[in-house]
Amino acid sequence: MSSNNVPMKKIDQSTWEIPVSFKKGMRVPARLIVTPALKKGIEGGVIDQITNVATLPGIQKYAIALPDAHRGYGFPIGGVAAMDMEEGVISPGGVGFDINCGVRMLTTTLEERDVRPKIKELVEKLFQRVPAGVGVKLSHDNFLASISRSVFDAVLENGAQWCLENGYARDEDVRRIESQGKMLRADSSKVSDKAKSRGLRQLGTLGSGNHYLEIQVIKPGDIFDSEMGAKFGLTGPYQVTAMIHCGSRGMGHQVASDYLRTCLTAMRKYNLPIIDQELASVPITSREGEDYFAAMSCASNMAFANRQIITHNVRKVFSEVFHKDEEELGLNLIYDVAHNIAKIEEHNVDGQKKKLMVHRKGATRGFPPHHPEIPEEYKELGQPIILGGSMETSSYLLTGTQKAMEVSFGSTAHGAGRTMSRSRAKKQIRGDFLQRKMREKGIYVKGASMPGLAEEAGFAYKDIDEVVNALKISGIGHPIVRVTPLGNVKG
DNA sequence: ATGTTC
Repeated sequence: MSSNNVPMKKIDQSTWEIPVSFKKGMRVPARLIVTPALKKGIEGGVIDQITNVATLPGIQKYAIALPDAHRGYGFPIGGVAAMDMEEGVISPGGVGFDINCGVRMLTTTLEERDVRPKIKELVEKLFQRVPAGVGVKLSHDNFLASISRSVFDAVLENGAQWCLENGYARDEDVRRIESQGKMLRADSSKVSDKAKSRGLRQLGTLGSGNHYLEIQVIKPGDIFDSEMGAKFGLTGPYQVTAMIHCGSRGMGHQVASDYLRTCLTAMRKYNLPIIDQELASVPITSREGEDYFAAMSCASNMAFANRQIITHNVRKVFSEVFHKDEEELGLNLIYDVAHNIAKIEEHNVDGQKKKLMVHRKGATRGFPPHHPEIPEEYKELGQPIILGGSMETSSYLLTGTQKAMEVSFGSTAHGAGRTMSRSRAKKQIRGDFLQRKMREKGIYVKGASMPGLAEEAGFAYKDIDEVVNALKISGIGHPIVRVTPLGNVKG
């Protein structure tokens, strides 16, 4: 199916709606939030998937595809679905395999002229200190490689707060992580031994695919709201920033695999129709639903801790390379967002406040100013939203809006979104050629694998500026700054 | 995304 011949009603200049009459079983309409240019690029698979999502029990208002949407496992990546807590279902496919994949952004006191001459040394040292690549584990000489299973259970239940108690975080870091880096319903007894075994030696590792650690610069003209930017510690053009993008590694992947199977079996018991096996889901209030949420929360906490430990090591490497104290270099956390997660939140539905299970898959929470879940220092600003772009283009910091609360359950895009499969990208460019081309352009990239690098070429992604344009037009994100890569450690 | 086909 192509998206061209799908009946869509234009709701406003950036919103199109597919009615419930489109597919048997749809309980709510599906909505696309896109610009005309992005709408043309939406794959038919996204339409199939988002209208499948609209059939799930308990879904509220509409199933949403964001401007970076592309085909995923069951649900599209760049999708939001909010379910009623009593009548609704929870779906592992609505979270994704990489549970709590997310991104965080740090400011520095350095400028481009300080970093350019040392970018090679910096990237090479970061590559040594932050293990990257498929299946990568910590080496045995790393203290964290030797933690016991019971300590790991504490990490799973306490997330980034474990990091704070154990010397891997500054006080303010934890405040500036979604959910303070700790999902409260995490219960490590709901995580299989196999999942724990896979995660035990992966705390502080980057992983592979589109995961990266990037050193960036603000180019002149790329600060869109300097007053708000200043409050996030953005001082002006040429300032250097850093981003860390990764998730819960093999541990989250195993939790997702375990519970997809559990849910599929349980669906027969609960007499739930199976429209697509990849959409396996169970009642939120069922034992299986509660267990999945508890295990997903553990994987989320592992990912928060993972990004925190990487941050700790990034600060150390910067200090060594620039021969300055960490504090002098700033390296302050702006914020850490989760973009593959399900959360219990309160939203307005038909004028009533309701608790919902909000699935965000390849979607970022973006709460407005004064929302109770925003750190005190950002109350007037709204929640920071971080959009990681491709390694060849740029990334963005935005803030959450009241409009997003009204139209997308306080959600917005998560990045550029792929336009082509990994295999297709690999056929079009070689990793070594891309690496050389990028270094000539002034982006010092170092990847764990050359084919892996080729899969992440800029042309394999949508135009992030256009994605941000869609967020601006629809009002579900307020742009603060664009950052351009200087160096990148690629998983 | 992922010990990339348990």
